[in-house]
Amino acid sequence: MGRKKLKIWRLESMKSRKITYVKRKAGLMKKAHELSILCDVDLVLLMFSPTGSPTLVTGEKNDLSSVVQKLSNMTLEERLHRQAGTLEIIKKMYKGDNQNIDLKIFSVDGKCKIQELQNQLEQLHQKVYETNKNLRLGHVYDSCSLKNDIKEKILESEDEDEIQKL
Amino acid sequence: MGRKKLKIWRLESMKSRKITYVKRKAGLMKKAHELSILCDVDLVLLMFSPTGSPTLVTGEKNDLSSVVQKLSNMTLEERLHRQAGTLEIIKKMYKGDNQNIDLKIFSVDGKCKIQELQNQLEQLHQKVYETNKNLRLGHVYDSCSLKNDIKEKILESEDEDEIQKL
DNA sequence: GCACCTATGTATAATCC
DNA sequence: TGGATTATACATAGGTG
Repeated sequence: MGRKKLKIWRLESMKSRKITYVKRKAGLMKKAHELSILCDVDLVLLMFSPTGSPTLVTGEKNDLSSVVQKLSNMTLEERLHRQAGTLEIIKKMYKGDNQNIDLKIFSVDGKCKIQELQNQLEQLHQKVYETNKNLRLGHVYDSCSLKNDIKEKILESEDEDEIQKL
Repeated sequence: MGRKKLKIWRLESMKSRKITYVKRKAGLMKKAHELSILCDVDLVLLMFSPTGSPTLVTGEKNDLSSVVQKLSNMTLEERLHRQAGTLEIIKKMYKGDNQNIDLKIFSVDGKCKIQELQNQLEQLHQKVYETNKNLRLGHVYDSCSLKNDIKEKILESEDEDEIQKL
């Protein structure tokens, strides 16, 4: 998107990196947030600006602690331990995109082993569902404006060279 | 994007959530990955599918030795594994503790009523604003979750030096 | 640096297969 | 069911003040 297509590779100047970071970070935050709501899932996005300022975005269901805790409970290490990717795999993932992608990708996308977690999530989903239902019944619920409100605050609370407290 | 504009709110059917999740997750992962490369920054994206399957994406700085990267990752892993209070742990792990880091979790309780939610956001925003000037972190990660159909191929490339342990 | 603008490149909701 | 296609909505690179 944009006047020109960018090669996905470290931008040379720090200035460019900063500018791009601010723009893309906003978009990424927005999308992460949308995904968590649309699909009703837990999500955590943590990133550091070129100058080191951290930014954290979490879904509305659970905070970072909870999500991390969940991951821990899944014996993450065991499953991640053996997974790794190469350039080839990345290219496949990006489909026909021959850009200069030279990062390794490695994933953790498996099914939850722990039954306990499954149940826990199931309960959470149910809980949220019921709550949302009530919210809707009590109307006053305007998904759009609500969303914009949230987004606005998110975008508003960052940028510059400031650090974000999450 | 798409034929129609979607309201950003929990999709009613599980089927829709699953489909949307798969699509958007891919896009989110790609963008998170690109951001980490373009701006040469560290980032972590963790999400759970509607059924509970976890996906982790982290960026990795090419210039750093794989050893350092692994150490970082391992450190992160260890840290995340044992604590779930706040970002206190994570922040320490990232770049010295001599930094005046004070991360807080930014989350919205989906169970709140709209007004409460907005108030909560207001307060959070205020806190963010007030604390926004003391953080200074940096690091890089990289990884992506891949489709299951490619997963096996990943496992086969285990012998490469870019394997990362989390 | 920051906010805004707009030409373009992307992501993705529906749909089709 | 899951992948591929298409029409659109969105995100954003480069430029301006």
